[in-house]
Amino acid sequence: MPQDEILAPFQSGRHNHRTCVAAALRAAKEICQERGLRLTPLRRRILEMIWSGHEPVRAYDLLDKLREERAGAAPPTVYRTLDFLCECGLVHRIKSLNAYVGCGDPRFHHAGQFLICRECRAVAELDAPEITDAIADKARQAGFEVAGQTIEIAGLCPDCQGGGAADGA
Amino acid sequence: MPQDEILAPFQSGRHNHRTCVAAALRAAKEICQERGLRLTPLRRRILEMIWSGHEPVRAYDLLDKLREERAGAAPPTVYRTLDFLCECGLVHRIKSLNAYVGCGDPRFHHAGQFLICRECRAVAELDAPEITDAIADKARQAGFEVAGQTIEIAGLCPDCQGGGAADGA
DNA sequence: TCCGGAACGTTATAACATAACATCTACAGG
DNA sequence: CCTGTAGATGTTATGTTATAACGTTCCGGA
Repeated sequence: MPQDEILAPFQSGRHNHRTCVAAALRAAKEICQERGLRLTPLRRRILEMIWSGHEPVRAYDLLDKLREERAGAAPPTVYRTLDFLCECGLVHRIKSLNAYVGCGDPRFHHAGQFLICRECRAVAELDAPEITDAIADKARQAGFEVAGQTIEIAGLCPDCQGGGAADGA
Repeated sequence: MPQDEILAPFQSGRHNHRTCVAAALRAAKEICQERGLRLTPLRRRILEMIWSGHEPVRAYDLLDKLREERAGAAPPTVYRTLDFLCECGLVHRIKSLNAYVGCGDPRFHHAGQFLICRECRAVAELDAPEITDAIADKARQAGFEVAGQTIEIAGLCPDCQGGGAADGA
């Protein structure tokens, strides 16, 4: 099936997650090398924390975790690092949640299109031309020049459908 | 013109704005009557403030204005009123800006799709089936059950294109 | 009249984010 | 090896957005 525009699908609960983290760190290292950016221990560590799951992580949660390792760490440390990672494309910000997720395909610049599960908070990332095009089309009709999209779809991921879907948060 | 899915187009600088405000208040009154909800003076006033322009208004700006009339007004007053207005569909929240705009067509439930000018901050509201469908389609491919959309497109409105477009808001 | 619920007031604090400036560190050029 | 410097990080303070929790008022129906 032609789903190459699903950059990061929903993961089954049993996938080998260490692989995800390792791949993300490897990609980060390569991208920074190519672009002459510095993947410092702090940046690496924050990226690793973000990739510790496939759900969005909030800045102050990262701060709490970071403080276990660096007592006295303050918000700017986290926000600066997040800014860096977002600018590199290694991480995306989910505005509707004030939270951050690892990018499924950091090598290509792409519009952020996200499916966000209300139940388990898992996130899948899309880059579907159909959506982008439909938007571009309507924008043109309104005489609007598009510069950036925020597309965040809330709902239920495959694992959380059907069943009573009990767990809250 | 086949643009009925543009619920609230960009307004020229010279449109008769009193008409917009009056129409919004009239619609609000009707909707509340129909549904047995109370359009209190506070709610009416906040709605009026939101409609004072076609750009998103932030909660604390509303609070400041409100305090000119009700000294000592506090955040919950504003947020409660905004919640009410959003639930009625009279107002939409623009998540990417943490701000609120009047709904162009409060009688119908619709997905929120917004074009937001980075320059003058004007907002146009869409409800384009093409976009909704494209999203539904891709979501289905990913096995995702859609419950709500956040679609916020940033860019330049017709009035702000072309020129040097200097102002950095 | 009195009860109940919705609206609003009030106090306090939680959650999210950045400004401004100090210090450290790696590293290129002398 | 030294040193200047730019980028990274530390530190302090504060700005911005939002809600919890509880008290008071007001209005309509029994």
